[in-house]
Order: sequence, then structure tokens, then C-alpha cells
Amino acid sequence: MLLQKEFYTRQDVVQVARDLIGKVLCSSIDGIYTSGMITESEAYAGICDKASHAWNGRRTTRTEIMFRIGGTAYVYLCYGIHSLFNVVTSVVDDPQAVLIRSIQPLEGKEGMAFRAGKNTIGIKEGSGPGYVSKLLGIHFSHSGLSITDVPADPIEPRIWIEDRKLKIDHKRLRTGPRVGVAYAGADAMLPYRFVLE
DNA sequence: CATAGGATCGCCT
DNA sequence: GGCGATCCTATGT
Repeated sequence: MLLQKEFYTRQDVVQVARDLIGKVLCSSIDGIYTSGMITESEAYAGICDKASHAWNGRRTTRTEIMFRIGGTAYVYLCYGIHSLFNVVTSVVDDPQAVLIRSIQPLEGKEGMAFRAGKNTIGIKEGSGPGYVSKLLGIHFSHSGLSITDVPADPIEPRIWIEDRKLKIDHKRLRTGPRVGVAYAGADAMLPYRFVLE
């Protein structure tokens, strides 16, 4: 089942980040279909969150995407190399987003291996936000695409998330502080990271 | 216009 | 466990 707009427009981004664990992130890009179960996510809580790009209402050409309706892809370049994939949540003008940090590859592993420049994809691969985008073929030029109103045309780059009712062992769901946001002061301590071990 | 730095990764030791 | 890659973005002059 394709996750609908109502899933993303909820105004509690931390809850959405938790709910995304165990959902299946899919992409059809450059004619290659790939998918993976989301195993790690982080919430970025809008203008009050110092770790967020939209902190203090910062609104630029890049962050403009975060102010859109929940269910929009926000992808940006990090360290000049990595495209990091986020899902915008909440309503228009409330710039919240969830960073997808890790997936467990499900379908299209040959395509993933091709994109990673390897022969095969191991069971542990898909860990790290830069690697998620690499395996799924997501590029920062895809920022702004809707992941709820997905085009039918297979030529178009398409990204969406499905609920396949996969069973999650909630005892193995860990919560902790986010990675790489030490500059955010007290907000760096917030338990906004979710990991399925 | 110029420049510093980043929600990372992989290779090197 | 340390560092270099690599380039867009934000910010300041």
C-alpha cells in the first residue's frame, strides 16, 4: 500500500520518523527499480530545532522545499559528494522533515550493485544516508518531487514509500541522539534518532 | 564576488 | 581512528 499524504501531514515529525521504520522505500530512476526496508531515521523538527536547515525560519532556495506539504522529497548535497534523502512532513509552512539514514535492500539488488560499482550487494549494505541515496539512485536534483503523487510515466524519476505490513520487533527499536549535529547545542541531545537493530 | 564549511564515506595506517 | 574527496550553499564584503 502506497503511503498517502495523511501519513506525512501529521504534525508530530518524531512520530512520523518512528512510524517510517519498517516501511519500504522504493525508487524507479533511470529505468531501474529498487526498494529497501527503512531501518534508521532521524526527525528534524522545523524552526525550533537548531539542527534543522530550517532553524529560525531560515528560508532559502534550498530549504524552500522543506516548507512544502508533507510527502515531498527534500534531497540536498552534503560534503560535496553525498545526496541525503529526507521526507518533508507536516503542513505547508511548517518545515519538518525525516532523514532516512539506512535501509535493508529488498528488490533490485543487481541495480543497486551497478550503482555502487560492485558485483553484489551484501546483507549489511544500505547503511548510511549517503549510501541509501546511492543505492536507490536518488540525486539532489530530485529534491521537490512528490512521493505521494507519483507519476505513471516510467521515464520520470519516481520515489515513494509503501506499507507492506512488515513485522517489526519493537524490542529491537533503539532511540538515541542524532548523528553529526554537535553544533546544535542542547538540541543535539534530543532522542530523535530511531534504529532497528 | 569570495570564501568557509557541511545531517558522509571509504581508504589508509 | 584519521583524513581527503569535492562542490553546493549560505553568508559576508
